[in-house]
Amino acid sequence: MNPTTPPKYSQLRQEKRSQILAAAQALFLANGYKRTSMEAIRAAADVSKPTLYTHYADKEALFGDVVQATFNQLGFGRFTGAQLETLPIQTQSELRIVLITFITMTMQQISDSNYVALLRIVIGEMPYFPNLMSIFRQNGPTRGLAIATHFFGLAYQQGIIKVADADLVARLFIGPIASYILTDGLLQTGEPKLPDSARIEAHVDLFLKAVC
Amino acid sequence: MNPTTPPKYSQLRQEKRSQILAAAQALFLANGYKRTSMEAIRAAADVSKPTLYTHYADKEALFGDVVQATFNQLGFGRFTGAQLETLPIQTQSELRIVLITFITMTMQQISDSNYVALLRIVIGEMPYFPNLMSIFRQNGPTRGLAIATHFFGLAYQQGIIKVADADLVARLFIGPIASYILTDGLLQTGEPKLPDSARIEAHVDLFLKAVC
DNA sequence: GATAAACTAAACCACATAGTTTACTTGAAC
DNA sequence: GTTCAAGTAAACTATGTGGTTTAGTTTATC
Repeated sequence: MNPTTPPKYSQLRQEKRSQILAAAQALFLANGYKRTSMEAIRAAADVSKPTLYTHYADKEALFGDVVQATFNQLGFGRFTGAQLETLPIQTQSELRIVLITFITMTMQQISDSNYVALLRIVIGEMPYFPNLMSIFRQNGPTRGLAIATHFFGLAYQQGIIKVADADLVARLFIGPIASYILTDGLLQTGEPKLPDSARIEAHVDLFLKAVC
Repeated sequence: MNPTTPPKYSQLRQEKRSQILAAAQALFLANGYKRTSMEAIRAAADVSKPTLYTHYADKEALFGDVVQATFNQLGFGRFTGAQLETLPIQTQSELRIVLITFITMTMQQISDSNYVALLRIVIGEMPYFPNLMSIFRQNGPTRGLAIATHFFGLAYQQGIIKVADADLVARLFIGPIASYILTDGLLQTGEPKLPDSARIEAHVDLFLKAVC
């Protein structure tokens, strides 16, 4: 037999595992860590307790997996990074397009309720789960800022922008996005009211006026 | 007797109440809502349980009072509002000074660990305490944004800045501050590394270049 | 049909927690 | 010295929770 053939037994096992993960994700994101009981997850996953605990050693382990999985679903690192990292910008009008695209896609992410819920729970639980911090540094807004800084450093070297301090420029650019995350995402519970494309363009133009 | 003389009995009672509030504040801010037990608060306040419960009907009531009291201690609405609302700006150099002062003071607030702790806990618990939202709208960054919007609207009418869309301008100005709150306050657990005065001035100058 | 991997139901353990009740003490006011 | 507001200690109730154990069941593989 092909050695890469998966064992048949583990097929059911994988199913159960994903049931658990899906149930845990829904409950954790909706109710937070402390308000979610393992019993509730067990019931929602339609699984027995021993099964639950053969898959995850304890509640913390399951929570950690949920955070990581939600990150992957939301596709953080992928597009946020690739977008600004790989594109070779030559002209100012090219730059303008890329920045508009970047903000537009980021805003779509913010309008995903799972995104806000994840951000909320991570911020709230970070003091009690130190490893959340490292996960977030590699995926979240902090990473976005780092990438933007790198990007604007290059843009300066190529003479597209005229301000040398890349971190300063990056914060000016990222800042308004952060303000939307704060005021319209984290600091209210309803659906966020996000800027339309005209406002996004206006923001980019204002930004370009400052740095070019 | 003078009718405004406080009853002697209530003196002790007020002392106990402030002990409770102080203990609850320390514990809630350090450990969050769910991780703080009424028993721990009772012990830290050096008070008996019946006393605790004559002052506050339940845990939620005590928590609400702690949030409000912490807000008042941090002096949110006061300086944030007054600063930008009352100052009559005539020239661009006056504007520059005011903006620098505003950012500097806001950064000092952010460097207060109680500020970050309060923001963190409010963001985390907001879905489960709807009234937190209204408290925050009247005090937190949301209010700051509203005031800044109003301020820049006036500045435009007076011809000091040249961009009419006040919300856009306000977000460009507030944005970098929000980015510091997010990346250096909420999304890490250590002491925040905040910009020095030179960087603040650089930011304001960049901002002024965009809007003037 | 026997084996063994996987799951199930359900009871169980130990502990924590919000809030209450009971019985008792302190101390100012008159 | 009696009264009464205020507090205390400590036991108690009811419930929830993380995690384990026991004993039995399903199901693919041989």
